[in-house]
Amino acid sequence: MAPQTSETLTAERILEATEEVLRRHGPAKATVVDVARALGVSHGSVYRHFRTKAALREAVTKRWLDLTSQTLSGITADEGRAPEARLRDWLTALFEAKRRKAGDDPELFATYMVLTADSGTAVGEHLADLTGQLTSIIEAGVASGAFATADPAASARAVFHATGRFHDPGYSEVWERPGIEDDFTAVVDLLLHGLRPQRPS
Amino acid sequence: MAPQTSETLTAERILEATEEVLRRHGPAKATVVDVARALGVSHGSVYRHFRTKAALREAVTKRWLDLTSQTLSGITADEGRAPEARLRDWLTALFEAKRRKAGDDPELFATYMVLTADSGTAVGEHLADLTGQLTSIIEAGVASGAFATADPAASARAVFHATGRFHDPGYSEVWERPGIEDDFTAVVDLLLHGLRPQRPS
DNA sequence: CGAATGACAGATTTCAATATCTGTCAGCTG
DNA sequence: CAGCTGACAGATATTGAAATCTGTCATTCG
Repeated sequence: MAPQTSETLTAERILEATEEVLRRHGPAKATVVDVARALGVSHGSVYRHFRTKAALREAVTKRWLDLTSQTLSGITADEGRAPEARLRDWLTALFEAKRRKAGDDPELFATYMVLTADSGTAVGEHLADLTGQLTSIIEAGVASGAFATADPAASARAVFHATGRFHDPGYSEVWERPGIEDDFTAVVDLLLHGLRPQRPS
Repeated sequence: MAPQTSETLTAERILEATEEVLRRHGPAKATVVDVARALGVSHGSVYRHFRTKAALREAVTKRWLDLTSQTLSGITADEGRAPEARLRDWLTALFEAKRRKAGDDPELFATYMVLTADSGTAVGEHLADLTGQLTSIIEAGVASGAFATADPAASARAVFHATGRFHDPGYSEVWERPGIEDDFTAVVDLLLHGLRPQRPS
């Protein structure tokens, strides 16, 4: 039952084992002892790499959140494409990524909802990263004349807040409802229209 | 301890007592027996007016939700004013009403969050009522040329969804954060801009 | 000597026995 | 006799004792 490998015990291996234990047991019943058992070591060894259980949970959470950030950063960085198209694709990709995570493995998604709820700084940093990406797309749009705003960062926050229903985990149960695609499109259309200059000169 | 009055037992009196019991005990510990005790009757009498505890809870919830709807309907019905101003005021009033409820009595607000979470149709009807009011304001705007949209009801839903962060109870803890007013204004500005005709002819 | 162990104290969780609650209904009461 | 009561069965919640977990650290191991 204890898949003892002879590799050295690294933070990375502990995170992998933690993820697996969380997947199997859920957030309420996953213990540090379980993680240590999965690795074939004593739980004291785990505490050598992570000062507390909370720190271990936060590290796993950060890892999970970074997956999404990295996917989106591809769109953000693609500076050849028109900012309007990039903004729409970015928001769509965010929605789709979240929806897929929630739909494909609801229990794991619920697990991460619990983890993010009491994660210290990881979620805040994740949100800052995402709004930063949005800001960069909007700035490109302002530079090209596609968008008009006095404060790209504020507009980025507004766009992010306004699309919360389509990426905030708290709404995950509505993501399966019929018509959600239309709702998403309606909001994005309205926001893109709102970002356009008043009268294209 | 039992404030026995000689008035007849009506649904309305039961609802008042229920509200009071909920305020004192919270949603988890408020029982039908408590409500009956507060009224000085047996719990069997309460079941004469409400078939189940769930029905009683839903009736109290509906009562509470209707307060907000009625406040806003005043703005909706004020057809003398410009649709743009009405729309902004309506959204502001919704935000302020929710924020005041949450801020003034956090425990009662938390109680109603629990009640609404497992309310059958009451919440759905409330949301339909609110989006209906929004639709009516937007239709007035389309008629006056202030707004342009092919489908006012769809735009109303989009506006409602996009402002969820400022009225959805799930976000109540962010309503006290500094800067929330600016966030609200930024989103509303963007939406109002988005509703305006592309080129005023 | 650095990494890992396992016993330990205090905090948290589990579990089963006990108490309370929900919803019904036959009978009481004014 | 319309409205209310209170006993009841099954479901749910509370409680406190026992088990487990978290985080530490003196000791062991390679």
